[in-house]
Amino acid sequence: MLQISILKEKKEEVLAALAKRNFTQAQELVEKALELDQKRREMQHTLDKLLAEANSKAKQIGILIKEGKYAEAEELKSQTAQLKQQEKSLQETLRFYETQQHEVLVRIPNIPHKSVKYGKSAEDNEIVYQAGEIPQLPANALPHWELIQKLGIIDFELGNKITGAGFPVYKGKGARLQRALINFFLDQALQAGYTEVQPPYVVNAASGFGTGQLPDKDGQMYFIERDELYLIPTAEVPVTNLYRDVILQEKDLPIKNVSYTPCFRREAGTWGAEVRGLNRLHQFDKVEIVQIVQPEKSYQALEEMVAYVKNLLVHLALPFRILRLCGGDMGFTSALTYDFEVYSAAQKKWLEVSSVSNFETFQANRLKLRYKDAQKKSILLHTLNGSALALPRTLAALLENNQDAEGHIHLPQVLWQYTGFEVI
RNA sequence: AGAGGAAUGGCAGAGUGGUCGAUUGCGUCGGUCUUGAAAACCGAAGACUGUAACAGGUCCGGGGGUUCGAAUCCCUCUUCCUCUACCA
Repeated sequence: MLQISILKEKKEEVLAALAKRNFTQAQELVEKALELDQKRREMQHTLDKLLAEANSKAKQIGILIKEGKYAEAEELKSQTAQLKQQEKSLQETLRFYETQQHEVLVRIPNIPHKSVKYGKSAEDNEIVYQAGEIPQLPANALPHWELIQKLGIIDFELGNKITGAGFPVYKGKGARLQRALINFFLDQALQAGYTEVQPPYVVNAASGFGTGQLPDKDGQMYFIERDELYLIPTAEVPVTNLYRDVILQEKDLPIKNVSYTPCFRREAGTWGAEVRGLNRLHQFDKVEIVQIVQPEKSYQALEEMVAYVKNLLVHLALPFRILRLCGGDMGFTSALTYDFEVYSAAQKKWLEVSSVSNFETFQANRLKLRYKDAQKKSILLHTLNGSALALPRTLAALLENNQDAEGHIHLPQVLWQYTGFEVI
């Protein structure tokens, strides 16, 4: 959620930046928010004056009673009746404007960073980096969904039976490989100065709102009606919300957390023929890094996170590229996002395995996440996060790219100490 | 799940209807003293909102109510503690 003060101070700049998102309602919503803010403030002012009067009258009555001047006290009391009436109706009107304004504000997406280009869809994203060799596969190479079946390491049929589509079962070396990757990712993050966190896998609505999944992406999360809880779509939600309603000290910063969690996504409407095997699942594992930093340091932190993810992929010897998302493809809450894609050589496709974003104050404003600066002023912090990495697609690329003519998988050396085996 | 108790500023802990946004202690910050530190002494300091700056307004777990006036009384929800039951 944007701060109303930014809209007031830099309306034209905000509108120009929002245009890069191809967000057509920007003008209308911003105008509406400002108009409602004006009304809200007027109402607040009137109400405050009224309350001030009522407060001082009540105080006087107290004094009069103490002095034994009951008649005068009664006289004053009778005057307060209509004040109360007015207070009630002003209170209601004020609340009305507040909710209206809030409803408008939450519909305005974050302001794209200056480096973000205008674009309508994923096709307009810019490739800013590419590395790694695209492997020459044997002539009889198979896509991962056939490999896993042959090797018996991931079972979609079983998952189908016990749960449903998009919930595979990892077995034997498949399960061990996945666990090895998770441990590898966590160890790398620890070395890079991140603190590990194990959060709950279900969150309340306030948390969903704090990071921006609600109200925007309500239908994308699994919801447990009975307890009014949401299954997390990413560790970003519980981990960032650890710092909701928190005022940090400068010495606590930067916060660097890493968290491994399963992620649950309904993926309503995105299922199609294109999506096979591990490419898109309802439940998948992910290691996520989260940083909370001072505003002036957030883009430096973003670069650091990008460099960190890059390094993971280099270690895994996977060919990858980095995209800077265009305005139209960027998430609602993000100011700048880099996507990492690995090349999955048998299906000849680039698969997104990481998305690293700076949200600036967009989440912090909702979260009321601040720190005290040297002057003891409360300043909204910047939040960032990135996948490091999402497991299934990394797995898909590892399997496809490292297969030999006999259908065996030769794992990169960096994983051997974690898997306990080199070949599947 | 049942019975009882509790929720106050960074922490501890007073306050049971009227100048209480809140006594006090610890902790924190600044000063005096000291070569420096500790101790002692003096002083400062909640959050949000608002104003050009004052002023003003809101906040004692959340929400609602009684009253001219609520941290204090009533209702309700949540959380925590103790005992009982259950359980990994």
